[in-house]
Amino acid sequence: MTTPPTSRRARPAKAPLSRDVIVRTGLEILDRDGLDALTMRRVAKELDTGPASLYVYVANRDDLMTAMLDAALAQVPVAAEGTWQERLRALMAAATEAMSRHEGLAAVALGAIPTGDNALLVLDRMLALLKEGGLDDTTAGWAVDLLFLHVAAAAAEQSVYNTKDIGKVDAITAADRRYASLPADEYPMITALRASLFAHGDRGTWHLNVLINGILHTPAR
Amino acid sequence: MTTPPTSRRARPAKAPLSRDVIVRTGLEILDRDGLDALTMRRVAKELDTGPASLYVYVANRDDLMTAMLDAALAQVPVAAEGTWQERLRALMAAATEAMSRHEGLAAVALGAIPTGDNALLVLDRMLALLKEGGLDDTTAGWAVDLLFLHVAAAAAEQSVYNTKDIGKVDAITAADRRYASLPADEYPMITALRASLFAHGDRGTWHLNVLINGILHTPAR
DNA sequence: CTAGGTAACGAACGCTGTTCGTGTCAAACG
DNA sequence: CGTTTGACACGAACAGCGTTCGTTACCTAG
Repeated sequence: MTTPPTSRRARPAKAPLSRDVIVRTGLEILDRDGLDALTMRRVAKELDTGPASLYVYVANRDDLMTAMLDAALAQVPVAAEGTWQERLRALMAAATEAMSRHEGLAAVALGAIPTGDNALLVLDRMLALLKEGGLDDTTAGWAVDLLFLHVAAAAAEQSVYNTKDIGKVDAITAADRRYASLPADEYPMITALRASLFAHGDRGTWHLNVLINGILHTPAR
Repeated sequence: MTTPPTSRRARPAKAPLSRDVIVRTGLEILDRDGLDALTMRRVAKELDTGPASLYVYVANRDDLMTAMLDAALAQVPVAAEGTWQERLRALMAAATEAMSRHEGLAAVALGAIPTGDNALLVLDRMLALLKEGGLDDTTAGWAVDLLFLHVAAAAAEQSVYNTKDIGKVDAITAADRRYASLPADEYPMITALRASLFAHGDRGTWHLNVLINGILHTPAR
């Protein structure tokens, strides 16, 4: 009936919708305004359309976030040089970084066996490095499970500090104060070791070393 | 103006609201009907009241879930006998079990340094066991970080299978089929080791052993 | 120039978390 | 015994959400 104010033909060359631009737009919104801002309506508005239009390319919000996760994992670079352990550490650190940079994406990875193209590429490289380290097939298979789980978990933890309004330092000092006010009779170890609990240092790298050393010292079966 | 159909005095002795009954009701709903059903309105209805009434005892939905997490962690028993390693494994398995039994609670734990009373009790017992194992303070402090992270992550992964309509076996066979259809040139290791990736066995216990062995073989600094 | 198939859309449904102002009751006080 | 008080509970409403439905506008093939 009523013609729209500007006919679609006259519009300034709107980029056509596609799964890719939707995913990219989602990542932009996530990075700029956080997880709460990542709504279907918001993505649609950014693309100058209505929410309904997105559902041609994306099954639902979860599907969108899964796709966004895999897009983020495409950024993980291939570690080039060093021993297999060094390259494995670099790979895991990079994967953690890539996932933690976008709030909420790591949580998606924790909820499902990875099946995205780029997630599987990371997994494949992990397996190659473990085999290079001389592990047998079963141990290597179980190890990637553990390593991927740790990467996702570390990223989930990191992303909270990366994105929340509150900084990491604030959160730590707040926790430190909480621990300091605990009754020593109910929480003797925390009270005694409080200084060590919050001792600074590169925990992330130490965690990776623990995992690698543990895997090497724990044959499956 | 209009008198309500039954005056409040005449009602059949409605149990008074309190933070505790709200948290307990929340856990019941979560266990019975899943995370999506855990809405403020649903909790209120279960308690025969309106949503607004809950906000006297609970700051918001996140606050409720945090309280629910700590309530769930109260169920973690104290391991009695065995070596320190056996007791540590039992403690971690129990904590994982407690968190994974209630969908979505593990995700809460991943998002914050634990400060709940019962979470701290678990943490305190972990520390005691690590010290019993002869670790120095710094290593023990960093180790609880890693162990708690793993517990939360393992619980988050578990809870998906525990609660989703889809069973764990279904998810695995689906992933297996996906892996089987991968191009061997792009994913050589996954293709070659697919059988080992899905080999059954007690991965959970192996993971715990890896962590413990790794911690023992990786002094901080 | 017309027909057809598909991508895009506007509007709506049934929810959600949270807030505000009002009502109601039991206990404390004069 | 009558009144005041203050805390708790509640109804209603707001703004927003994910998702679906039926219709429209468009490009392409005939």
